[in-house]
Amino acid sequence: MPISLDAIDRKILQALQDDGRLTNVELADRVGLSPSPCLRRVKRLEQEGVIRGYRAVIDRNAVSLGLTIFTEIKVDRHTRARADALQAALMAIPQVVSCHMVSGAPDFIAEVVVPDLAAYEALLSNVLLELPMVEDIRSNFSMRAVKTDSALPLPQE
Amino acid sequence: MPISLDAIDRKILQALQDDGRLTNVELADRVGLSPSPCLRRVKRLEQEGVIRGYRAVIDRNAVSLGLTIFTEIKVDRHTRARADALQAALMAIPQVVSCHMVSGAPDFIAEVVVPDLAAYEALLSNVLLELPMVEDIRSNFSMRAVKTDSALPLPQE
DNA sequence: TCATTATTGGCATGTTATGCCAATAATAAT
DNA sequence: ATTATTATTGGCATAACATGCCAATAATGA
Repeated sequence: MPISLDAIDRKILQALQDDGRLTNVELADRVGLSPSPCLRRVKRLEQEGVIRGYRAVIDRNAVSLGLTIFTEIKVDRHTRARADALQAALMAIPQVVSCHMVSGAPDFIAEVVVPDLAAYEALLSNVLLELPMVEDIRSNFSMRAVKTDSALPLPQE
Repeated sequence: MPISLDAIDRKILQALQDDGRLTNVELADRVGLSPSPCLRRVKRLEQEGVIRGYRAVIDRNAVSLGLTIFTEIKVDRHTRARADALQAALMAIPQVVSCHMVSGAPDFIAEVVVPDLAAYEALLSNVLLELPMVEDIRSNFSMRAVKTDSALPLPQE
């Protein structure tokens, strides 16, 4: 059953996407409620899992993680059925900050974050290419982050 | 000049990546400081741009954004030099939640979020394929989100 | 060793979160 | 339409928190 969200709920989500540390007083003001019902709605959204959590967004360059790679992984045809083990392996790699199983030419697309090329080479050789079901890996190096950590396009209806 | 971060700064970043709404008292406790210097450090990290902001992480399915596509865009060779206009155009599309210029076979990889296939078809036809410098577009549909919104692998040294 | 600078912890004050209750608004049944 | 029922709201009181200031401590360099 999809959770029903009214206009105020969507405003709350929008506001908290823009600034996850808004005080409840400020948030209430923005969405046109008094603090008390506003807080109840936020708690409900958290409870229901609509809000999965809160994150500080960190500048990658500032923490010496200047290299982002979109790594496309192709899986051996025979192991495609039991790709669960590969998923778990990918999920456990800290440098893989996001990963999707996709329907295109590659089977997985992973976003990998490392300090530099040497670190990526090490990860590729020692970790990614060691995964047994991997048939082929193609690396797309990010030369420029055009847009990152953007808010979701919440439907307004 | 790279901003120097000591062990406590890294602990702060780690903690705020895990929970961006930690109270300063709780954060101070976790990193082994009293609230006052802890708050000063957080403010400094915000000031210096190491912390770029705070975000609520929202469940895509809960807000009817169940379809994620990694759209690979290839640019006409002659327009590659002045790709700035394309970048700006991509950045302005709300459904594009992240986008990188890459060094591989495609020139851009965009992460697109829409409610369903019909919405993607509309975006593709009416927006993406209308961009004048685009030579080819390949769509990788996410069938399963293996890992999303993961924390950065902060170096511990 | 001493002087200088940066960083810390504690304290006081204003702000915020949070739980409770009565009042209001929305909904459903007759 | 009217009334009963339910859900949601706003206000209030209390406890926790943020924030700025100052003296004390720790780190740094001469």
